[in-house]
Amino acid sequence: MRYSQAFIPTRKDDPADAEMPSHKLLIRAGYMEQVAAGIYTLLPLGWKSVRKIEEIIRQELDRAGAQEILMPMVQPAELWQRSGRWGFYGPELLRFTDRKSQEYCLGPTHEEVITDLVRRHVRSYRDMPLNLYQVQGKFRDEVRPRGGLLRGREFIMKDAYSFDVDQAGALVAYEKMRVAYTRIFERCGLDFRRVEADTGAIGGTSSHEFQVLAQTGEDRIISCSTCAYTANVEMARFKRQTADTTTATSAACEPVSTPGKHTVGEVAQFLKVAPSSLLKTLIYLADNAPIVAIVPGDRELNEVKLKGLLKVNELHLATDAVVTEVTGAPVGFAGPVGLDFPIFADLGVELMHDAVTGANQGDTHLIHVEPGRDFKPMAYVDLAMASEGDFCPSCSEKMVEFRGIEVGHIFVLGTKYSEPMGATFLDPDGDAKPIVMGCYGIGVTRVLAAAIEQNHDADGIIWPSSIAPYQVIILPLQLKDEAVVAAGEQLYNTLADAGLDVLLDDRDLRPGGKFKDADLIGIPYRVTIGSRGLADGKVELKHRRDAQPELIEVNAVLEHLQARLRNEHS
RNA sequence: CGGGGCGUGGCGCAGUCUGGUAGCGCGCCGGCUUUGGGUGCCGGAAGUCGUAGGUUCGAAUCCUAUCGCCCCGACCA
Repeated sequence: MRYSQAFIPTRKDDPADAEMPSHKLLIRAGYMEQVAAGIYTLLPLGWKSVRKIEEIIRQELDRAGAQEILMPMVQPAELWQRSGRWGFYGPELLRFTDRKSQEYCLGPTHEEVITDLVRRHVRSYRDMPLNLYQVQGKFRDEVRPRGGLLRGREFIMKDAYSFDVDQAGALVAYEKMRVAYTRIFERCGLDFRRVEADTGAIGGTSSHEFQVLAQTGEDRIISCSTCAYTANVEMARFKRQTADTTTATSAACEPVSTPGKHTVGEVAQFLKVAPSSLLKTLIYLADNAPIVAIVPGDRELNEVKLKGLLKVNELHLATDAVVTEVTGAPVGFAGPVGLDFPIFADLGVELMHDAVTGANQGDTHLIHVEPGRDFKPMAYVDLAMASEGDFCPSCSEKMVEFRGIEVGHIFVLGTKYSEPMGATFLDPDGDAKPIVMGCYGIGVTRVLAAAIEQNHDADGIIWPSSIAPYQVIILPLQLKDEAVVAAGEQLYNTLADAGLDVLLDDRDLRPGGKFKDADLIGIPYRVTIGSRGLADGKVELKHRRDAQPELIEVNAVLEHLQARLRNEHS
């Protein structure tokens, strides 16, 4: 491509309504343009990169035995009513009616359509395993779109669905996708981790996320510094340490006055005890029924864990009024002793002795509290939020924390959709059984943004070569120098003929402008042709990350480039 | 949905408090100049001040309503 003919509207200033680096750079560098909140047009550079990502995905999924299809974006309400999600999915599902007043929605995901397809054609155990995928636009009416492509309303997603005769088969399919995903993100040149994840509303038995590491990521990831254990903080387990006070007290629990001391910090300081010897008592409404959750005073409660444990649809912290009603005391003085509601205590609570907690009475706490003696939880369960420095649940070494951007998520779904939608098959004994499904997503446009979050500097984007819109940009600096122009043209043809994606900056611009644009749009390799060097038959080759260019023979550029590109992949 | 902020030539902003008929930088067009990191100078085109209504002799500016966008939170594959 000749730059003079390319549509690459770069800007000098950051756009006013972008905050995240990828959002700013995608717009500044002319990759995309906003159309509405969370809705963007991909310009030639952006679309070219997206297609490269898609192509890597297609190659790896095909290699893993999956087959590509294309489902519609518009889906009839009927399918969603049959799966039960029409009533459940909420306002994120954009619904509308056609001229005949039939109800439809824009597909945020395609379990319904594909299950309906498969139930009609997959009738025998002989038809499986089967894995179908598509790369397609999705629409989710996000509560709050943000960060450009990181959380858009309309976005491109690859979604794959596997169909197997039993759980064991589904796990084989899952494993194949795990391998394929690893290859995909490696080929995209990304630094990522596969993490244990919450299955959330989708449900299922296994779930892993693929997280691109970036400081700007929304997700927190806890990872063992020694072994392979890595999990989203929503799920992360950790090994409890024995509490400081390891010996039980024989003293009966006893109320003490703690006027105006509401928080763990205030009470601990006032009574001169460590926060870790307090019982943090929280009142939640689980599907509108009050329950009591307890974690050690130095811990945060992990609501995702609690919600998963209770298997409820709605879970939220009780309002002050409800707390007062349940405990008979103002907020800040709740404790489990004497409370007649279901109590769930964190595993760490079981190790605590001689603890301090609220007395369910204003301005009063209890000391000498013994879990198990003074109150009996329904269960000791994993409720606490893990954090950096905690010990690994599998090898006991210290764990560290990262931030990540979720670019892929793989699930074993089980029969959640096949059962209600009647997707069954006949096994060898002639018995009808529900198909066991898995689903596997990759946020394609999110990968684009995540790659930038991970790879940029003050001057612009720094693409991994495999997903860059162009692998190399040629800058002939002096257009008045015929030798420079001719060398540029010749090199352009040579590189293009060798199958490289080349951009030739043939614009009549001063060198500064060309350098700035080249850095901004982030093409990984740059060949600079200047009058002075060319007099000696030399041009400059520089990777976007290199501090200094390498001076090489004009005729050797292709060879050098190919060598460097090859090295990236090893 | 709660809280906060912003809508003024293509882009980034000032002007709004204290009403008097719109300005700066970048970009764009023409000319000269310059030519290895966004050159300098001269000239020029371009704005229903988000929209609607109201107050006023007069509204970008004050009042009311409304739409849009961004950020924080809640929520979320």
